[in-house]
Amino acid sequence: MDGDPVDFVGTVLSGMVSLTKIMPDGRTQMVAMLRQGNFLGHPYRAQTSYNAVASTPVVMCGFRREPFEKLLRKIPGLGQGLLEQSSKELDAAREWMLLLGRKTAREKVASFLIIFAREKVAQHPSLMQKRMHLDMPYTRAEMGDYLGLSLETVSRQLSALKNDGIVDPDGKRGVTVLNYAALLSETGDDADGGWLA
Amino acid sequence: MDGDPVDFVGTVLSGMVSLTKIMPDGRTQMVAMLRQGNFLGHPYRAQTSYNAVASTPVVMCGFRREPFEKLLRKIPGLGQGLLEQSSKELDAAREWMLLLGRKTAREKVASFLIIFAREKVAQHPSLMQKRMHLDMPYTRAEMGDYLGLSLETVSRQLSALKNDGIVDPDGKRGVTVLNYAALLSETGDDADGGWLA
DNA sequence: CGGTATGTTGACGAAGGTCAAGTAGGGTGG
DNA sequence: CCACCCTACTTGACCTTCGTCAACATACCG
Repeated sequence: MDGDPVDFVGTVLSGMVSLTKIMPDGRTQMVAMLRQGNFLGHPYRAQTSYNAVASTPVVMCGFRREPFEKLLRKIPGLGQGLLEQSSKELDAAREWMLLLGRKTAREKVASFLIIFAREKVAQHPSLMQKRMHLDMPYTRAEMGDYLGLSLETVSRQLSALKNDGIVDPDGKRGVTVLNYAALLSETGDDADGGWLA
Repeated sequence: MDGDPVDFVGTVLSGMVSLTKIMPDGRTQMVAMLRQGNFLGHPYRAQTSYNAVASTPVVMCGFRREPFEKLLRKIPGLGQGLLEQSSKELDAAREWMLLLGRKTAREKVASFLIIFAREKVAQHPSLMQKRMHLDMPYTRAEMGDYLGLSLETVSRQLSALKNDGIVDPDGKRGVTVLNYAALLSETGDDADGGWLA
C-alpha cells in the first residue's frame, strides 16, 4: 500500500499496521505502530506522505474521507475521541524521537522489547516476576527500521542481551524475557519509562 | 518550566517555545518547536512528560485545563481546529523521526536550516534566488539537541556547508543562505522535501 | 578590561554501519 | 520422507561517522 493523495481513513480492528517513511535512496524509518483501535489517516488533510505496511494480517474498518468528515461534524464525541488519540500518538512519536536521537543501540533494542513486554504485564501483572514469552511481529530488518539501526546491530544487541541473561531470543520471531526489571533498566529511562498508559 | 502534572493549556501568541525530553542522565532531545498559533498542552490529558523552554521571549494565551475543556464542548469548531493542528504536529514529528533515525549529520543540519529558509521563501518567493539571511533562535547546543547531534558536530557541519559555498554563518545566530537549491539538495529529501505546507 | 557564554577546530576513540561468509529453519517439490 | 532452496538470522572483519576531550577564539557584559 502506497500513496500520496489518500482518500481514505479508518480504524484498525485487528492486526498491526506500520507506517513508514522512505527517502529517495531507500533509507527507511518506521514512524508508527498502529494496533487495535488506532486510527489511520488524517481527517481534514488529504495528503500524507507515509507508506502503510501490514505486519500481520489486518482487518480494518474504512471510510472514504468525505463522508467521514460529515459524520465527524454530526457526532461531536467522535472528534473528541480522535483528538485524544491523536494526542496520544503525538506523545508516542515524541518519546520515539528521544529514542532515535539520543539512545544507544542497546537502549533502543531494550526499549523496543519493553513495549511488548509492558503490554503483556499490563494484562497479567503476575508475569512480571516470571519468564515471559513474546511473539514479535517483526523481522530484524523491520526492527532496525523502527529503531534507526541496521539489522546487524539489532541482531548483535539481542545476542548481547542474551549473553547477559536478560532475554532469550528463540525461534525466528520469539523472545523470552528472563528478567523484566533488568530489561527495563537497560532502556535508559527511569523506572516507569516515561510511558504514560 | 518543568513539570509532570500540567494543569494548563494555551496557544503561543508570539515567540518560540521548544518542548524537550530529558533522560535521567541528562541526554536531551527537543521534540517540538512551537510557533505563533501553535497549541501547548493536551486537552483531555493531565499528564505530560515534556519540559517547555522559551527560546525567545514568548507571549502566550493560557487557560486552566478544566474550563478549557468545557469551552471545547461548547464550541465544536474549536475541537476541529485542535484536531487539525494535532494532525499537523504528528506529521511534523514523524518527519523528524525520519531525520533522527536515518539522516547523516550533514543532512540533518541542512534540513534544519531549510525549515527556516523555507518559511522565509513562502513569504517572499523572490528570495529563493538571492542570498537570504536567517536569524536562528538557537545556539549550537540547542540545534544539537534538536538534531540528535553533539554541538561540535553541528558546528563542523556548518563550517563544511560554508566551505562548500552553500551557507555563510555570520555572527552568533545569523546564517546567510547563499544557494537555496544546493541546500535543499543536501537534505536528502526529494525536491519538495516531503514537507506538506 | 577581565570574565563568562558561545563557537571553532583538532586529535583521538568508540559506536555502529557495511560487506561478506556461514548457519538455521520452514516450505516445496520430487 | 528427504533434498533443496529461500529467507531470515548470526557473526566476524573492517571502516566511517560521529562523540568526546581539550585547546583556543570570539563576542558580549558588567
